[in-house]
Amino acid sequence: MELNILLNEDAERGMAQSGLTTSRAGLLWEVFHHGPTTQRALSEALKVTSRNITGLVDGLVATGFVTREAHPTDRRATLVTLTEHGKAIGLTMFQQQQEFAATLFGDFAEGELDTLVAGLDKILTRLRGLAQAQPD
Amino acid sequence: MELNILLNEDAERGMAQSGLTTSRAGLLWEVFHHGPTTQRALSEALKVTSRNITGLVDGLVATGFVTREAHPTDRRATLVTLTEHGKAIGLTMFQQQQEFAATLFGDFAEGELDTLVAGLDKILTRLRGLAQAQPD
DNA sequence: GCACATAGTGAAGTACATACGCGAAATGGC
DNA sequence: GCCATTTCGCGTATGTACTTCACTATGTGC
Repeated sequence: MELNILLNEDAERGMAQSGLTTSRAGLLWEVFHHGPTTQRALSEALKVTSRNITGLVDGLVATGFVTREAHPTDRRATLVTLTEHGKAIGLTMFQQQQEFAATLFGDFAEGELDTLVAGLDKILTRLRGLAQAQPD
Repeated sequence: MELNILLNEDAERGMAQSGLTTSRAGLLWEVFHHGPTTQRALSEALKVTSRNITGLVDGLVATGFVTREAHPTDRRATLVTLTEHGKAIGLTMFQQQQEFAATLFGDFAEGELDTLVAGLDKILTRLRGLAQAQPD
């Protein structure tokens, strides 16, 4: 169960290197994968209030990772868009993740890895069930 | 990799029920396992600054989970000690954890579980190695 | 055109965590 | 015993993440 803690710590270490915090990195990650996104959509994706997204985006704008662009059809909304720097960081994060996974799972035998993944999958499924059973 | 996130969320749900936050629960958990502890020791165990421990303990004192007792030999130090309520909550947390584990791993075949644990252990070991290689 | 929902923000408040600095108490050398 | 140094907990100030409530500006249904 403590694997969890170490995984998180490692993730944070990675973020800190780029001058990002966990939350801001999460937001950047989301935009990296989905392209320009409204703050509303982000608040749902990250499961925090939209007000909070405003603050996170403020921070990322101030540090030059993203910009706020006008939405083409909805004048209320803004599209959070990656700057070149933001894109570069997103790519770096992606590569580091790949590398990281490779390090962790690298020398597993094929069948071994399969069993492991199957087991984790089983747990994941059950967890999702629990999460749904008591939605807060 | 997303298993991680769900695990954390579930943990927080559990905490929230008892009127605790993650950090405070972590502190309580530590005191529950190690008995009366100086704030200094807690700051090392939880890997946060001692100043922060002061704040967390303040909160737990205010809500009646712990008390500050005088250290028998060192008059500078205080011993963070569980109240009856604190002990009860600690025990509840422990039981819930057992229950939770049972739900997750309950119907695994014996050998299956062994392989899974072995695999996770392997990963854990490697993670610890990485963590040590770049100590922040 | 008006009621109503939606997108983002201002204000205020909580929790967590940090750094710096302080006073009180322990500790070690002499 | 006395002074220098270290250690323990806390005050102050700062920053980030997060929430709720209230508000403006804009889109939408009928």
